[in-house]
Amino acid sequence: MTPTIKDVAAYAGFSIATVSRAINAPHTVNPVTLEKVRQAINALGFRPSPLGRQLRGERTRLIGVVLPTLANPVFAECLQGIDELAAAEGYRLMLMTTQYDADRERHAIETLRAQRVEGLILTVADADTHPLLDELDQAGLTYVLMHNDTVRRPSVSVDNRQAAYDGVRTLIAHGHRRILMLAGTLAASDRARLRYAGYSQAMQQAGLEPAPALEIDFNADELVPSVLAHLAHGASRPTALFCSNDLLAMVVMRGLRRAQLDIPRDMSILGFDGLAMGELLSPPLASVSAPNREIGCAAWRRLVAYLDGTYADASLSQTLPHRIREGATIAAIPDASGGRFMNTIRTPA
Amino acid sequence: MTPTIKDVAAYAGFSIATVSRAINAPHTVNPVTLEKVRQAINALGFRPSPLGRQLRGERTRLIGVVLPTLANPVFAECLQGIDELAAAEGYRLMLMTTQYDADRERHAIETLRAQRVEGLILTVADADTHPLLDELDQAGLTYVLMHNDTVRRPSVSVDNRQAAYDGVRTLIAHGHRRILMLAGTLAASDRARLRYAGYSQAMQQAGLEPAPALEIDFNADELVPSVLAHLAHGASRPTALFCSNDLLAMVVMRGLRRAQLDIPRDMSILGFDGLAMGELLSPPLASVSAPNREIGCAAWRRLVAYLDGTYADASLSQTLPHRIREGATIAAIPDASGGRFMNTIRTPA
DNA sequence: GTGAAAGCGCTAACAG
DNA sequence: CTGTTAGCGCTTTCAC
Repeated sequence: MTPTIKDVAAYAGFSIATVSRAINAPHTVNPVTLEKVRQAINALGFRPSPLGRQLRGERTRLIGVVLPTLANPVFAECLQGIDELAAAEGYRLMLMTTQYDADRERHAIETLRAQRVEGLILTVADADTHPLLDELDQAGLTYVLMHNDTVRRPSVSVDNRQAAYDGVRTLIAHGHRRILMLAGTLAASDRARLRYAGYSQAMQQAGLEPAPALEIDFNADELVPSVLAHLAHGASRPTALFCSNDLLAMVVMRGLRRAQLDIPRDMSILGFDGLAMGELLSPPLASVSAPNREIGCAAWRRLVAYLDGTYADASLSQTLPHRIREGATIAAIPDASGGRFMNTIRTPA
Repeated sequence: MTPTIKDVAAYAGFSIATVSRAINAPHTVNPVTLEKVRQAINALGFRPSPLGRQLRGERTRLIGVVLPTLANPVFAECLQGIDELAAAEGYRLMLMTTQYDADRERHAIETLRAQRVEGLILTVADADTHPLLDELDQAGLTYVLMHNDTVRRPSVSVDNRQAAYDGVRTLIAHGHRRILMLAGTLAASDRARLRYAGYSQAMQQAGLEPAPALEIDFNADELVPSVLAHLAHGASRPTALFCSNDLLAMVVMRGLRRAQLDIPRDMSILGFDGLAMGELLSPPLASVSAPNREIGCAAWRRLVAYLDGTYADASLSQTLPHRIREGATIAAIPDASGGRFMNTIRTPA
């Protein structure tokens, strides 16, 4: 069906070796022969099969990408960055998603290894305690983590703790005192835990009491009543919510609105991720912004550098700068001690 | 480095043929032998290389996916659906994006063919006039189009013309008369053209004058002043905008808001795609909703049915139901002829 | 129940 | 400059 090098050789009247050379080292073959071979290739629509090459121990130029989900644009943005560079450099990508499930992570990695990928770019639920990654280390398979924020393994991410700290400082600078952090499942994500640590640190440093993170099921269509009650009622209800990611922030915003709360008048919201989409909201979502696409690109560059043996830097974890994207979801709270707004605390650059 | 079947054979003390059988037809080998081979496999961490199998003419179980971009969640949602089924059925996915660029479409398809994918799922800019697809037909490579709405090739999509028609009818039913359609580049997308046709039809049928579609550069951060002027000023300014996709609708909403227009009071908005994200907006975006994830799933099922030869239905194009997702971005316009609202026109189910 | 050997598409010595 | 040949990892007759 698909023509092979043999077909081309027969058609052109040369040996398969000559055809191979015509493809891989054109200058070593007689121009006339070359031309005939080329015509044969065109006539038959021949494309050399990577399988043959790969089997010969050539490089597969195949990279595996393992992501939790594409439903969260964070990962779609990363993948976009990776794909762009991969295509330009002649690599192919094999994609698998895991839905944050450890079994599927294992399965994905095994499948990809079996396929003989040269390297792996992945985001796992929890990088530090992941036996699979140790296996990769042992097996000598090159990989780079994305978003997983760990110093123990090759990784590219923002400094989640510091970024969360900066974000919460911004809320405090706007006069907020009762700030609550919302998260998916803390236990399931190393990032969420670091973000909580940053939140706690910022609170304590301002002489405030960090509250336990409120865990939200964020696939649910509605905020559960108990959560809503927690957010909306009582004299000690929070004035600001720090959400561990933008998608969660959007769901929460909708829930609050359905409960007739105005954002930011009744509640300020700060997200995390910096999704482009957030800026299209009304009011535009304030967010601790990570350069998602760039994280994907950086992970790619590092992986390739590893593969080519040109990676100079010895440090495992690479931290990309975050920024605080201000947005109208944060209101300033009048200072209790006077009429002024508390804008005096400066946030770090 | 990676152990091969030879290593296993040597370790277990049998021939490679026996190892192969132990893996592929366990019942044909002596239980004791089987056990020894299994231990060898575990001890060495052996995973059979798909390359060897594939080279033998076995199936590659590789499917190529070609998408314009992942920046638009429409495609991320489709891919999510595909990936889910593919993983469950033991196929691997090779992903390439094209940014709606014909050269990149060509390159993607060639790369994937060279890799010996068994089939292709793709969304191209324009399905009817695409020479590459004819080549696929000729070459006998199985493929299914997603979102491309054509009767000439295997495809899964909504009925774009009808869906747009239904959407615009809804606007009309709310009393709108001056309705403008906004699109990216009409010339670049078969879908956009069909949606325009649906718009025109609905307008004409209501005795209204369809306006030429207004083409918007939707990567631009701002709406250009001339567009804004067109939308915002004059007695004959539109009261409603039908946007050819949700992302465009969101950008337009932001632009209008920056120009101090209120949605939906000053302008009603109807999108197309039914992105989940749109419901999180404020006001929630009304949209002609396509079952994106399901489109991906349906395309997958069809591709597999083709490959297995179990595809019964002779029809090429498969149409999935759309629905009109009502949302607060559409305001009712008082009927000019009286004080009542024009809600009497019923939209089809 | 097991092994030897051929061959899938290709590249890389090695001859001629 | 070109052809012959071996071998990459695997499955699959065909013998034993």
